[in-house]
Amino acid sequence: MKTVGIRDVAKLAGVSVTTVSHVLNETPHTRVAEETRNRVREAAQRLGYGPNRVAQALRTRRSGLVGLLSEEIATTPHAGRIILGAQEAARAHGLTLVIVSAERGSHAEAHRADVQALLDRQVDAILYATMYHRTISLPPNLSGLPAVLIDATDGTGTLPSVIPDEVGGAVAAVRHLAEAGHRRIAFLNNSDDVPATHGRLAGYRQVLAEHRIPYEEKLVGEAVSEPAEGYELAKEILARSQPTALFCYNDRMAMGAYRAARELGLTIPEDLSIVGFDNQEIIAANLFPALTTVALPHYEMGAWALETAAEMLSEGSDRPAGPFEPVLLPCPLVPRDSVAPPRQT
Amino acid sequence: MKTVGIRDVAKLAGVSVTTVSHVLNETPHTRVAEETRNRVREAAQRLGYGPNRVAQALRTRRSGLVGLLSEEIATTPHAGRIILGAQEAARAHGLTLVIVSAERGSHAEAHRADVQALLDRQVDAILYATMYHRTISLPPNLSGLPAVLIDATDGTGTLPSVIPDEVGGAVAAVRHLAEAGHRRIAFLNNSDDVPATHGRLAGYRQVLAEHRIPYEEKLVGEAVSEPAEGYELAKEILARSQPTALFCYNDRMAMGAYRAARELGLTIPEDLSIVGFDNQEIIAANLFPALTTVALPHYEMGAWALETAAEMLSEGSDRPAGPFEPVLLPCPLVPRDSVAPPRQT
DNA sequence: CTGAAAGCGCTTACAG
DNA sequence: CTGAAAGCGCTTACAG
Repeated sequence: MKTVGIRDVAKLAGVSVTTVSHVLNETPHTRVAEETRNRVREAAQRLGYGPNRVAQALRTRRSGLVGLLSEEIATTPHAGRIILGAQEAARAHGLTLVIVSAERGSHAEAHRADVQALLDRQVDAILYATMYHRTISLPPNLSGLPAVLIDATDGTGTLPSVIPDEVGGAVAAVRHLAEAGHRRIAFLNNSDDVPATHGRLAGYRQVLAEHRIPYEEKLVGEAVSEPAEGYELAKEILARSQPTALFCYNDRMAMGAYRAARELGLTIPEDLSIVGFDNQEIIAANLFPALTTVALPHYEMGAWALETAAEMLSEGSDRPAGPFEPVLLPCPLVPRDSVAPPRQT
Repeated sequence: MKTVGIRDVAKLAGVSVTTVSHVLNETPHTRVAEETRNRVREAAQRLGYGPNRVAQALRTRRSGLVGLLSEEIATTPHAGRIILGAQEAARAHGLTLVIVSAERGSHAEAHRADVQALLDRQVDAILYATMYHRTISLPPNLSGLPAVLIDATDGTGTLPSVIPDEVGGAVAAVRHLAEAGHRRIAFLNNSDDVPATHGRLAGYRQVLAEHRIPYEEKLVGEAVSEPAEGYELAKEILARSQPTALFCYNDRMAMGAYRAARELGLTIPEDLSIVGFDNQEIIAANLFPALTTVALPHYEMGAWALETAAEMLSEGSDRPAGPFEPVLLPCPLVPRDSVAPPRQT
């Protein structure tokens, strides 16, 4: 199975490899007779010639590869959306994604090795994605080439980074509730010290302020962000402070809240409105009634990161200086069926 | 930012590049003085030298890249598990995964182009994954190199392929129910004409036969494999034939069945046992009570495919002839809390 | 308008 | 035990 090379095309077209290269690459500022061009194109076509990208890469020092280093690929559907976004943007730029999922539970040193492997492959840029929004410290060898952080920021702003607008998402969720007429809106927050916890709380308070609703401590609680804990917390808050609506840190906690409501004989949304966060389709769309929630822009972050890297690549070798402010991508409300006006009191 | 090459290492160690290459690659049958070896290794270390894989690929005609072509990456968490399995196996073999997700809704011709892109990249092998178990026809240019099908078979057995053992999974599920003492076991099947539909039904019937339980048509129904339709179908079957247990085509239908049971005042598992299929963690683990189900071996299929490709690569260039029988990977039962013995009648 | 030649960074017979 | 040299398949000044 001899593979066809540029020489074969040249021979068939009766021209030099130089010429073949010029016409196939449409090198600017190169005059080649139209007739010659056609002969070359036909020959290439006939032979099914595709340039060897490896050879091209060696020669041009551009591999057209961009590495996506992900902490724990695909344990979560979210990772998939990031990959898809990056992948489709890559396709549009003629780039190819190389995926590396970091060893589980590994830290700085292991990541250094993963980055090195990508570097040895001559990737043109690296995208570095974490599993959930947080602040990280960078592998030291991530500095010779364009690199972009996804769903993460390093404290120092060394690299461009893109994260969800947690505050804005929470604002959209709570405002949706407030505009439906709710004033007793509980917030079932996550108990982890991550940016989303603080951001979503900030959004919640902001909307309260907007609507001149006093902030009440007994309407706010924290728990592990899973269904079982969401269930317990919802029961507790429902019992102690009679909210008419629940804003849940995520869809999984909302799932628990559904159960709590059911047990208390509360019908959603007539007796209790609920809004989640994350838009995990499989939960949100399938709960009954379907859960109104807020989407995390994973696809968009993947695409944004790739676009940004591509831009840095085309801007030539001088890497923009930074420091970079993290870019916030909107978390849009996804209305479904779990919100209604409160019952008349 | 001059990158360090083999020449720099040679210079620093005071040897030829030939020697550097030999010691770093540990070329067999090559005698190099231990002292020289050490000098070379130290020099490489000091310079932080990593061989340029692109140059190596060009020279050796082995890129160490394997392409994973997936129909619609990451729309489903399943795709992620396949990627992860392939990725971790790739790492173990010193291979790197290149991911391409086929354009949405595209068919034969578009896939040809995707394969071609991978070929131009000089990938050593291609893994071709579909989104759910089914029979496909192959892009014609997938024949020059080792290729493996994941979650799919081509009718003709041209390529090695790996698929879930649907029958075995259904057998495990229904047997679990039968062994708990159930004899009136309903089956909520999918209405699509895909291998899983037939395989799971076959498994269901097989266990019935094993346990000398007559097959009753009114215990079996078909619907779209989503929660809403699962709900309707469950209500219908529950009403018309009083089963003590439900075997659901997938977890999403089981989700609907939970709701139906609830509305009919049936407690799971005391009044009604339910087993699902797919083990979509986010559903199965989080329903209440947690759903006993059957896992699809996505991770394992990804890993198996990569291993198989790696094997074909190391066996030299003569591609095994085939025809290949699809390899069935087991679908293990994942017991949770939705199964109990039937109530005494 | 077209082509000969150097060279990207490696590996690998081959010679010594 | 070690090294000089060819060549993988391209691109790109440069010359004509």
